[in-house]
Amino acid sequence: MRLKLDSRAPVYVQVIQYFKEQIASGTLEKGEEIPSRRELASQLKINPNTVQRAYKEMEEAKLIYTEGNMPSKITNDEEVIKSVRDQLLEEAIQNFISSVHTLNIPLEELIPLVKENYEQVERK
Amino acid sequence: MRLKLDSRAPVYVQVIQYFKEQIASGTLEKGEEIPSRRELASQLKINPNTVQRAYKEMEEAKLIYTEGNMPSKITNDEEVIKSVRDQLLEEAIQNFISSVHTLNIPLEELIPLVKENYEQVERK
DNA sequence: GTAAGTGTATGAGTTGCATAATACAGATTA
DNA sequence: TAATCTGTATTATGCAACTCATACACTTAC
Repeated sequence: MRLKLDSRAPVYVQVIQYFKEQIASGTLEKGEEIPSRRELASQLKINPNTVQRAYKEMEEAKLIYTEGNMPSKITNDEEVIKSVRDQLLEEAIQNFISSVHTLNIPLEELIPLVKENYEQVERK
Repeated sequence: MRLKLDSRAPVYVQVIQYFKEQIASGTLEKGEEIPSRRELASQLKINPNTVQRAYKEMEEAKLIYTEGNMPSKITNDEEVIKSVRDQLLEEAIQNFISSVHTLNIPLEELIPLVKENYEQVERK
């Protein structure tokens, strides 16, 4: 559970984002059990209700499900998982294109920069 | 002055971001006069103090300067302008690469997506 | 059956942001 | 010269989002 809490965004949003990424990348597999509210809160040194808020939203979005008094689990619905991945990818590209377009960076300059930076991340 | 205030970020931060983009893209040229605090506040229907906060930070960052009792102007320092552009570009790329890397999207898939979306934005 | 673990619900506190109301100095304009 | 623009500064207030404290119901394990 590697989650840095540093952004300006609300903690519960960061928690949701983290799980979305883990689900989309397959790091968290379908049906897999996730930490209980109190457990995760303890790990992150935040309030259990903050985790609860994140989990509640994820449950409403069908990302996780809860049976009885057991820790929640990742959804088994492959459609949901796929759509999370698609959504995150779409979002990343939209943000990126919109930013560089505002800056008037031509495509010819962009591609090499993307390749360069991607490979740089790969290496480490 | 096209500025949509819809993000979750504080208004004064959005104002700063907007001016950075305008400066970096060259839409606002060096030495160019910008709206007075009260004028911009009126246009955006926000409080003059909120604009003042944004302008003050921009002035401290040397993005704008103020002489006497005249509306502030965009910096004439090309170095500053270049570094704003570099900073925004760097930021965009870092965010993007970091996002897609988390999702395990291979570079071969990425490039076509970038091209496709870039050209799509171009066309409209 | 008691303790410790689940999820859940409610209401109170904190805090950052935006607003508001003024005030003052200096320059320009009518 | 008086009105009206500039920028700047201070203090108070409102407010909404976020976080926290606490309590309750249920299940499982010892």
